[in-house]
Amino acid sequence: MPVMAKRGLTPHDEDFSAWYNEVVYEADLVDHSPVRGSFVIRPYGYALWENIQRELDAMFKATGHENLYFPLLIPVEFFEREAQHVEGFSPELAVVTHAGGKELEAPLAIRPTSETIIGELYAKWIQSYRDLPLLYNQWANVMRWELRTRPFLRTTEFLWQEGHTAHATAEEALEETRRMLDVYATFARDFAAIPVVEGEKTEGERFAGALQTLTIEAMMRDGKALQSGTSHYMGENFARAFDITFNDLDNEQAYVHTTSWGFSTRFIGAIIMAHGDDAGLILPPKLAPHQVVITPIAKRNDADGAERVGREAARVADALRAAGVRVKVDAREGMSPGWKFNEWERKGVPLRIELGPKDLEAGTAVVADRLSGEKTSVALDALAGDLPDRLERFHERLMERARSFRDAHIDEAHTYEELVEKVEHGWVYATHCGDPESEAAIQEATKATVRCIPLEGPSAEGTTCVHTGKPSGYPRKVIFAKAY
RNA sequence: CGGGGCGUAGCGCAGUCUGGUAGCGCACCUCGUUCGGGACGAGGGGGUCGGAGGUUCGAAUCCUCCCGCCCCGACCA
Repeated sequence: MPVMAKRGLTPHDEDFSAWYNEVVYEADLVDHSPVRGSFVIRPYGYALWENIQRELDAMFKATGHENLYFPLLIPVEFFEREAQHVEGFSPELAVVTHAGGKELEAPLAIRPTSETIIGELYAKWIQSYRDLPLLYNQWANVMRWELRTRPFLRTTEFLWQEGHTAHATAEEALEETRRMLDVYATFARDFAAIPVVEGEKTEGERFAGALQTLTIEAMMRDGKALQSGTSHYMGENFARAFDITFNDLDNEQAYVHTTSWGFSTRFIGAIIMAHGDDAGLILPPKLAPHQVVITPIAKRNDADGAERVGREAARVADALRAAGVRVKVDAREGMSPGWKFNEWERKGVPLRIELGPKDLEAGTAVVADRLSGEKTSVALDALAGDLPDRLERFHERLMERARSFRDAHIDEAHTYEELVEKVEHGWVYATHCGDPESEAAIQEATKATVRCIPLEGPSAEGTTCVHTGKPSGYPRKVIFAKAY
């Protein structure tokens, strides 16, 4: 094998996971940390997360939620109070047993999620129906000791937000659960250009301690599914475990109904795998750290020319900023324009402006589109007016591309054989009886699981389970798919 | 924890079989020429060869033990 310089990425249809890893590192999103399974999120990746945070946070505030912060350490004993919860999380708890140079009397878990400690405090804060609903959210890091990790998709420590609400009635809590799922779905579509499917998890896939788990599932470009956000209705489970009670209108003691909902840095993985191509990332404009990068082009030995180009680039950048565009001027010296073009393509910048002597002469700039690869000449004076529209259309095109890809990779199976065959290529609607053992058997045989019972989709009425032949366990056909 | 592979410069690797001055590409630094799709020349810096022990005149290379990482299987936002 000849030694070759590192150019280009592994094609995504040749080896998708190699492609994913290369994109993540080549775009400077993450780096390895010295501790296995945890990753450093580098500035470009973190800027993406900050944009996600900002938009989601605004949506939470708009739906009446307030932010607060709970501590990282939780007494291990708290997890034991809710039977399902402890069973679900014990295997992945990291526990602090020593501190201050000696063994702790009671070990402390590093939070994998905060239902328990929040429940403990909610019990104290909630006395009356007047205290309800309690609508809180926190942005935090959590830790789950995973065996196999991948950047963003599964890391031992990750960043997320977890909303925790308490309500007087089941109806209200269920409404909240659904409302926040819709917030996630809307965010995914309107900001990330990812056409997610909303649905409910089957019993086996439900959050530990929840009565209902709702999910948004996104399709990756290898046809697999990625659970991209979840919203849970806990019923009275945590209220009973932590004694969260209130006096209702009739002065009767009642347990609150709680919900929780979470959205994590995993979603960055969804963006990468839903939109990226063989040249690297393609970022949705509304979340991209730089929506537009201007590359000035000039001969170095022509100081005057360089200065003119530089001045014009700065002027254009100012005009774009005034028009609300996130723009960066790449004025680095010692790199050829071609090098910069490739770099910003790899990093998924939606639109690139090339500005050189020829353009100045013509009073134009070249606008290059990351999605289509097309270059268009645009009058300098028209840029500030034109680019916001272009970014908007970029978003629409990205969404449309993702939607048609998804639709082309969803099929329906009427027999088990069909399911086995079709689930190799994408998502498959099929009738399922709901029996967890059957679900496990199908997973064993195909690696595919029930991703969700979609809130909208083909009715299962009058059909029978493709696996057991029993009547459908759900009103609609479920979606089977391999998942991350 | 089972099966497979790998640890040599920041990254990617050769050298190990057959012991004899530690190399190559990229990246980095300096200078010059370049600049509209990954520029070129010249010069330069950078290494406890994963660790410990052993064999030997001499170990990246042979032997023993240890450590770490990656891939494949059982858990997961």
